[in-house]
Amino acid sequence: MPPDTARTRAKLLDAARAEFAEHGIAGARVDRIALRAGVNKERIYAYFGNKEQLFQHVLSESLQELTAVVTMSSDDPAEYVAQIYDFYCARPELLRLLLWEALYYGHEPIPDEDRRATSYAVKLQEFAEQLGVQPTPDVAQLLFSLIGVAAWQSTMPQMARIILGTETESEQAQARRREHLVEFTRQSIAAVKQPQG
Amino acid sequence: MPPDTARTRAKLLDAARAEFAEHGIAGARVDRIALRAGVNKERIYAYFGNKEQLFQHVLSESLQELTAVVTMSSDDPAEYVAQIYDFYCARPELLRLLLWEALYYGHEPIPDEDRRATSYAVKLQEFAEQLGVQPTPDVAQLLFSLIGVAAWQSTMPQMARIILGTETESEQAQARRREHLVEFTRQSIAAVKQPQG
DNA sequence: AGTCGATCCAACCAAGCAGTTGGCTAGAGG
DNA sequence: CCTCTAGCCAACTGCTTGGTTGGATCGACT
Repeated sequence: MPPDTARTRAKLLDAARAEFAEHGIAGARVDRIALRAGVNKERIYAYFGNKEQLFQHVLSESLQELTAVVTMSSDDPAEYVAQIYDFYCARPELLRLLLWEALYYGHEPIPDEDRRATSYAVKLQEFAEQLGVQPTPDVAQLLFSLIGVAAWQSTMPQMARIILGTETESEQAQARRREHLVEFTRQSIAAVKQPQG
Repeated sequence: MPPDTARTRAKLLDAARAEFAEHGIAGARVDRIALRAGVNKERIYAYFGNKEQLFQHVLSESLQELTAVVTMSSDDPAEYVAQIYDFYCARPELLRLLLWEALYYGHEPIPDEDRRATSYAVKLQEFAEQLGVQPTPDVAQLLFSLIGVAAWQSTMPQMARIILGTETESEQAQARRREHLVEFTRQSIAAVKQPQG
């Protein structure tokens, strides 16, 4: 295989990620992706088929990265939630991709749903283990809610700015919010851990 | 003013709301909006200027509705959060509009930011009163997080379906999730109510 | 009935868009 | 050195789209 083909693909994927994160599926412009990548537009169709399939490639690549980085390494669930928060603060594009996709597909099944299901199942399993309980629907609800809290600030930056104050991006502000999340998580976990305590 | 002008406007706004909620700003088609409304396309430009301004009209109308419906009527904060949840389950388009806007404007200031700021400030004030505390930044953080939890299921329907099980839309499933939210909220509020308790 | 002003709309326009094509280039195999 | 294949790209295509326009319609007032 001639030299640059892998490199060209990678450049396209990077450019596409930036473009899709910024403008979404409908708003993304194929020409702009090619331009950003410094590659001819036609390569996109040769490698990926069409715009939507390119989006899927970008997304699945990004999801792999996400699941790899955010792990249940520590055995503190609150720390896990804070990790998710950190990750989305550092790489908001990945969350944006997920949100564009969510809005685009709505309630219709998303491509590749199976693989994601197993990935989430694993996370749930780990989460339950950390808590020392079974992975019941209640625990799933809890995990889902906590992911929501962790991601909410990056999901709604304008609302965050308005409610939490103008400077949400300073390191100090993020540290404070992180603290809040840890405390919040500890608090909300208590009920599940000692049911009817 | 001749008879139908107000009615025509209203029909356009309704159609635009549906179209924008479904497809976002970039994905919405002006022709489709006119078609849905049964009105000529040119009226949109006469009444609202252009596509983006039309979106703003739709959004501000929807926000008014939202703030009117979701009130702090009861003096139970958990009930308030559950109300938000109910509202977004019943009218997911409104959340979708907010999300499209959030993605579209990103970190740039949104049009009409001032009015929204005061609206949120009022909600925060009410929330703090319900808790019987001052509206400190901590309370703002809590309110913001709780809004996130309440909205998360409608924000990420695919993730919800995968983690919470296939049927998230049945009345039973929604009632269960509502229960979870109430419990979750009570739990997480405790810390703020009795600080360092 | 006649004029006037505003509302409405079919047809139009130019730009922007996703996707294609036909030919050029360079490296591998003979 | 020649051929063949796969990667590459400038230029093109035809459709879609946001936005416009010129004239038809209609109610109000005289």
